[in-house]
Amino acid sequence: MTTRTGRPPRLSRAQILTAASELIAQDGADALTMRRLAARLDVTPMAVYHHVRNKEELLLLLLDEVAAGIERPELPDDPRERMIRAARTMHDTLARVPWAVEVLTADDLLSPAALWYPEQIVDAAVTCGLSAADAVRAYRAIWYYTAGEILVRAAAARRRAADDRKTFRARLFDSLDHTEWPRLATVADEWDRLTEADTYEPGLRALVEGLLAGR
Amino acid sequence: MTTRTGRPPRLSRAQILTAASELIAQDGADALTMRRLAARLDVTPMAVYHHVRNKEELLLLLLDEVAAGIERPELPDDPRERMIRAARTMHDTLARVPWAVEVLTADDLLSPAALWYPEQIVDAAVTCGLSAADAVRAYRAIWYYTAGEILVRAAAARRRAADDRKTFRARLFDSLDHTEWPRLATVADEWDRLTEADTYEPGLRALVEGLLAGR
DNA sequence: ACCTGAACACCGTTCAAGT
DNA sequence: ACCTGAACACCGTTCAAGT
Repeated sequence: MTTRTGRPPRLSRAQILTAASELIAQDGADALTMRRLAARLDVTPMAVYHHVRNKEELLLLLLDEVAAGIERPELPDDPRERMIRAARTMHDTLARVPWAVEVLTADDLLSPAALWYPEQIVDAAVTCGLSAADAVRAYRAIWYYTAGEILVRAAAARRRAADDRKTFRARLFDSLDHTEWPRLATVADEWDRLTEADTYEPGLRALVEGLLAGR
Repeated sequence: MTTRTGRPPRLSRAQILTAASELIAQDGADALTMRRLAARLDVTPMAVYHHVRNKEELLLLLLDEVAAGIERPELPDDPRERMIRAARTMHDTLARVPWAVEVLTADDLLSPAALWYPEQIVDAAVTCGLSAADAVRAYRAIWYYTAGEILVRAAAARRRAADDRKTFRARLFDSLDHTEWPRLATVADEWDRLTEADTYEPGLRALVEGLLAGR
C-alpha cells in the first residue's frame, strides 16, 4: 500500500483538456494559449505545466480526444460507395474540428483510432481493383482534397467573421478587367454563391471516379 | 516644384519587402517577425511601421510580389490538357512559396495578377462542355486538391526538419494492430516511400477526368 | 518626413522556492 | 507531489519625442 504524500491535486489532466476544448470551441484555436487556459482554470500558468509537458503535448492530447470520438458508420457493401462514404465521414468529422486539421495537416495519418478512415478507403480501393500502391496514392489524393477543403473553408469562415476580406474580393471582382479575364467576368456575380455552397461530395465523387477509371 | 522637407529616408518599402522575402526564404515563414525584420534592416521595429501599416499589410504586399512574378506558359490547345497544365503551373508556382498558400488559404482567388489561373481553368472547363457554374465548381475542387497538397507537403517538410514526428509515425506503424487494420499493415512498409513521392499530377488527372466525365 | 525609445499587453517556458 | 512567483526571451503595436 503506497502512501501518497504531498498536497492533494487541485488540477487534473482531464480538467485541463476540458477547459482547453471549451476555449477552442468558444473562441477558436488561436484563443488557446497556456496563459488563458490557466486563467480559466484559476491557476498559475505553470500549474498547467505540471500536468502537461508543453503546448504541443496538449494539442496532441486534444487530437487524441477527437480521434477517440470518431464515428464508424456502417459502410455500403459496394466498394466504390464505401470509399466515398468513408471519405465523407472523415471529412464531416474533421470539419467540425478544423483546428485539428491545422494541427496535423502534415500527418495524413492521425492517431491510432483514426486509422479507421485510411483503412477503409485503402481497402475499398483495392477491392475496386487498384494495386496496393495505387490504393495508397488514391487515399492520399482524397486526403489532399479533403484537407484542402476543410482548411480553405475554415479560413474563409474566419475571414467572414473578421470581415476584412469580403470587401477585398468584391473590390477584386469590381475592378475585373472584362477583356483580360472574360470568363471570370461572366461568373463574377455567381462566385460568392457558388463558393459558399457545400460541394465537397460532388468533387469527391469526381475524384473517386477518376481514380477508379476503367475498373 | 514641391520642396521635400524632413530627413531623407533610410528605408524604403522595396528594401523591407526584399529583406522580408530573404527572411522567409532562409528560415521559413515563422521567422518573419516585425522585430527580426527590423533587426535585419538595422533599424528600430517601429521604423518598419512607417512604411507598412502592419504585419498583415506586409504579408499582402509579399503576396503581390509572388503574384506579379507568376508564370504564364503557353498552354495546349486541347481544353482538357489546358486545364491540367494551368493547374499544374499554379501548383508548381505556389509550391515554391508554401507560406503564401498558408497566408491566403482562404481566398481561392489571389491578387489580380494570379487570376490568370482560374481564368484559364474555368475557360477550359467551359470549352470542355461544363456549364459556367460547374466550371467554377470544378475550379474549386482543383483548388482544394492543390492547396491541400501544398499545405500537407509543406507541413510534412517542416516535420521532417524538426524530426519530431518521424518517430511518431514509425511508432504508430510498428504498433499497428494487424488484425484491426489489415490493409494498412500490408502497406506499412511502403507508406513512407509512397508518401514522399510526388503524385500531384496523377491525382490531378484523375480529378479532372472525373470532373469532365461524359464530355 | 522619417526615425528612435520607452512602454503596453501579450506569448511560451525555465527555474527556484514554498507547502 | 503539487503549485506559486519571479523572471527570461520573445511577440505586435501605440504613443510621444527627437531631428
